[in-house]
Amino acid sequence: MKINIKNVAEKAGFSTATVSRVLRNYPGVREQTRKKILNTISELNYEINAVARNLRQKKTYSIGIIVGNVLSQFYSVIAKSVEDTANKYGYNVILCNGDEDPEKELNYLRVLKSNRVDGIILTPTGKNSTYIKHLINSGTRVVLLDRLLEGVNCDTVLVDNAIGAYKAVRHLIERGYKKIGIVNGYLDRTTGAERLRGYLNALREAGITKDDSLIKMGNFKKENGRKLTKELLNQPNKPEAIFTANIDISIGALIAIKEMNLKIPEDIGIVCFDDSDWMSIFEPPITVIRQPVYQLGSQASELLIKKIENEQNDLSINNRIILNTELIIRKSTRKLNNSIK
Amino acid sequence: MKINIKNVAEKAGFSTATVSRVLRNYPGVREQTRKKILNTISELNYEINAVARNLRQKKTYSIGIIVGNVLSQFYSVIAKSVEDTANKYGYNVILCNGDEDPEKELNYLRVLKSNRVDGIILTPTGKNSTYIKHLINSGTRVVLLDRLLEGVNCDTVLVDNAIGAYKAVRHLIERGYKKIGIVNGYLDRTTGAERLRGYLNALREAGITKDDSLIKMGNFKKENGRKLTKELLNQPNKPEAIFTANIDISIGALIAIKEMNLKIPEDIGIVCFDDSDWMSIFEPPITVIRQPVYQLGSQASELLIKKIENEQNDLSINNRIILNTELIIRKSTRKLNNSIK
DNA sequence: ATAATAATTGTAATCGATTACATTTCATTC
DNA sequence: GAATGAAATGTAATCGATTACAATTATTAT
Repeated sequence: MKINIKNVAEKAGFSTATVSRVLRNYPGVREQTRKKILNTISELNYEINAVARNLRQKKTYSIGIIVGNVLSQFYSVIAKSVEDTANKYGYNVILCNGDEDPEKELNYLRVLKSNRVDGIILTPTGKNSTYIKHLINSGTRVVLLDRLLEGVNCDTVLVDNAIGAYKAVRHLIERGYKKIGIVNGYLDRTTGAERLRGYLNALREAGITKDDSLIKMGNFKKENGRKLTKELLNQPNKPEAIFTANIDISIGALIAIKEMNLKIPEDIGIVCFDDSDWMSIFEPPITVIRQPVYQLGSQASELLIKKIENEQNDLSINNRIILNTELIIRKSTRKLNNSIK
Repeated sequence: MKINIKNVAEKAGFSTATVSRVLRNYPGVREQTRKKILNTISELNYEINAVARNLRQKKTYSIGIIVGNVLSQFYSVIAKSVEDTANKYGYNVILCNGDEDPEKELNYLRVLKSNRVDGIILTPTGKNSTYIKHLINSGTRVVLLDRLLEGVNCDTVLVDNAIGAYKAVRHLIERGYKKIGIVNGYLDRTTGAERLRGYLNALREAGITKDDSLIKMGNFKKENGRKLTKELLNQPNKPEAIFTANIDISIGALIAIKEMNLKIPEDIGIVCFDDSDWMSIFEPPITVIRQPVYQLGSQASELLIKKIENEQNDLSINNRIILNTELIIRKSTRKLNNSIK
């Protein structure tokens, strides 16, 4: 049989109010009473019903996070860091897999709202701004992660995507590469748009004219990275090096290169956005742009929880945190002798 | 202002009971009434409060999953498959990171219980049997994943760990290896114990006497895999090949081998438990035991949800599902000429 | 010992839904 | 048009906690 606070109160000989005060560690309960009630609680094996508490308190001590793709190493690090941080502050995390699908995202936003989570961390697909605004207006705290959302007023934690991409491509150019391809995600994610911008900036700066046939876009997943890389490297006008825009696309690209029996860096140079252990033990070790993934998640959580707990904060003030990326040079590019410059 | 069912009822001119019937899609509401109420709902932007519903119905439509280590690719696939499956049946997932720490595990079990999840999927550390039994007795459905728990009566979904490990080591033996090391997790996880058993079985069958200095154990994480592999390969009596017992240990081992400047398979042969894209594009491609990870998660979820929804089921009948592993031969071992037999 | 004050404890409303049971409305039959 | 039964709707208790406010008990001052 399920034990509730009333059972405890009766057995201990006090009212539910007093039991509740003991549970919540309120002052103003005689030590002797407290002990007696605590005893009864453990005798009866009583476990508080958080659902009832949540209803009454209008607070759930839980936050939701909707990630783009749980399968991605990127997001599993995010999940870990959000979990760690939330945990530190006594919050639970409800992890949802948006799967890069706006409909799934909307559905989860609704579910989370309905479950009255105290706040939501979201890597937006870019399509549900209206609902997200509604969420924010109706009091749910939201922090955007990894991607910006135009026209939505809320805290955001990002990486310097354009600069990161610029650094990657700049590195290739410095090594003498001129025909540089990019395998990118869609531009409706700001990560896609910004990384393309960085790529173009680097080309422009070097006086290299943009060649649309070297720019490939699809979703941010592995299979797509593989497909687009093959297209790119099979076309007559093929690049000497490629820049791949996220970890999953990068894995796909490396698979494609392997399947095509091409050698890195002899046949094709590559720089990937996002690091991983595997990147460093790969043969050859892959030059990457490293993002501070763990910090992305922890900063977002900290921001969110701060906003949740600080009731009187001014919702119109929105933080935008931009974290720096770093170029890690390894051995996936080579020096070309036509390094004219 | 937050809209509740009473607001809707008043505005629409009906009682909360009727509104609730519409919400729950009950029969016995006039079509005209239903429409009117649905209209009011969307006019007011009403969103049901799941917390209140959960309290009254004593059902949350959510399941908890406690994994060993979210950072591990293994568990991120598990998370994905549990999420997919739960989603299919209309359940939400609360993901918790047990971090291979019994205390964290116990804490999360308590939190999940307190939040009245309908069921829990757990990869047990092996230390909280008492509480888990209590959970089961008090009506929470539990399914164990990946690891067995002695003395606890509940559904379990596993992989044929001993056979898998046997196949791995057997493969090494067939190629002529005789000094075979193992980098394993702790034996209190049954995965650790079973994989060791498989290793020993293969040795015994081949008439190779066990050498304790070739058996290394620690936790199931990457850093440990790296450390133990170094120990193993630095000792005077070092193995010609190693078997690594899970994906994270394997990554650690590969890092160690790289750092020690050893060549696979010339200097050291290796077979890893658990596959990954990276394993196949690694140089050389790594021979692995592949587990059906996605199915592990989906089968566990199916079992759990079936148990949740089928109230009158006999709790004393417990399913144990054992999935098969598969040896994928790639190029991380070689034929030794001293293949005496 | 009594009044005044402080410290404990209790009563009952509340959070927002669901649902057993009661009541009203409608349709059908004679 | 009344009686009957079916269909639709409403009333109020309930889930299990929290908490404002009231009531009681203990302590201190006079």
